[in-house]
Amino acid sequence: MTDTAPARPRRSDATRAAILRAARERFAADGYERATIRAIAADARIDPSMVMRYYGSKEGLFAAAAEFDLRLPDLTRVPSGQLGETLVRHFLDRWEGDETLAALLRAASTNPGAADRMRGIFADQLGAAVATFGTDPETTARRAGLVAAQILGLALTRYIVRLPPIVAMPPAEVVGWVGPTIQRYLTGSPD
Amino acid sequence: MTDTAPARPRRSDATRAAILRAARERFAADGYERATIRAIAADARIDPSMVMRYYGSKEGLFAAAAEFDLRLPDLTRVPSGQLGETLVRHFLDRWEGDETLAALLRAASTNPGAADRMRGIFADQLGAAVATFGTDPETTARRAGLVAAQILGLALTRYIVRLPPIVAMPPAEVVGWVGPTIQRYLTGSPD
DNA sequence: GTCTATAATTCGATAGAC
DNA sequence: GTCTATCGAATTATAGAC
Repeated sequence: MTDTAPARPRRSDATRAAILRAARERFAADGYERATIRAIAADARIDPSMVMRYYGSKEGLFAAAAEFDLRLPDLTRVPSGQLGETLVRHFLDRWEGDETLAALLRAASTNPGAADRMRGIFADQLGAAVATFGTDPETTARRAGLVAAQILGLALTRYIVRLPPIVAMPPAEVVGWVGPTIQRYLTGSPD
Repeated sequence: MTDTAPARPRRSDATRAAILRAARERFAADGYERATIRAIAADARIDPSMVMRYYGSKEGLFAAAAEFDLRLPDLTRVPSGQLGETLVRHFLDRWEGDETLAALLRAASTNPGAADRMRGIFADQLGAAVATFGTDPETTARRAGLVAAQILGLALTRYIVRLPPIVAMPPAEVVGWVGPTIQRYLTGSPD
């Protein structure tokens, strides 16, 4: 009887993982168009044709490399006055600990598939988290969108465009300035 | 005696202007890498080699097409309580009335020269405007950086990534939500 | 000033040997 | 599973005729 549910890791798994790691680095550093399959394969120390074999196309490789979970905390367990502070700190950690988000943001400006993925992450994952304490769906979506706008702008200026005063700010100060903004988008009202 | 300061517009001026207009459109829609000289030339109804002749290279063309003046109002003449509201409204108008900013933002994610230009615009022009009522230079730069982060995040989600709840918001509501944020970044203090 | 022709690369993707 | 060899297409940029 042959294995129908093979627990044995295939030999190719290590290669696949190396490809994904190299792909995230290149996409994060160069964006979608300038990150070439050849360069990614060279980083992973394998042949370019292996990338095609495993992921079918450059689009397929990006789709696999750009999977991402924001790992948002359960907001119902956060004191309601500390929602903004908590979220900003979490996003800073998440952004600096995993280059996938940078790859996604760099690629999203020019690649429609990447923009789709970005919309999905911030609409679905962030939207769901905000909905846990929200009222009507329309307001919830708007609050999540405003939070996304501020967080993505912070990420763009800190990690992509690298605006000097934003890059220079220590994390605690970022939290001090941006935290209240997020807090108001989540629990406040306009004007 | 020959003209030393020729007031006569050269014949090629119309061609140059057409190229720049087409270049801004293409760079705004496709980003730096995907916008090709051939496509830009086709839009402008001229030969691709003319682009090279007039602007030397693709980089040179982008540099010429991405010149931009934020046209910020004199902030000393704005009532101090309406600074945020005024700036958000101004940025929305500026963004929707000229596609150069969208071209710049799309390109800045992958092209170092475009990122440089973006840093220049938001550090120099916005920084100078904020400095008109600021105190010490370090604080002024930080305030300008925070404003840039929120404004660029709004632009990214509204015009590039097109996050549905942000796209759906009427301008007045954007001003209502984001205006107070800008106001606090300009005149408030962290937490 | 405008265009034709083409050089010189580079890329994604495929075919097939081993 | 891995690699060699290569195709076909697209790009920026140049040389030079008219």
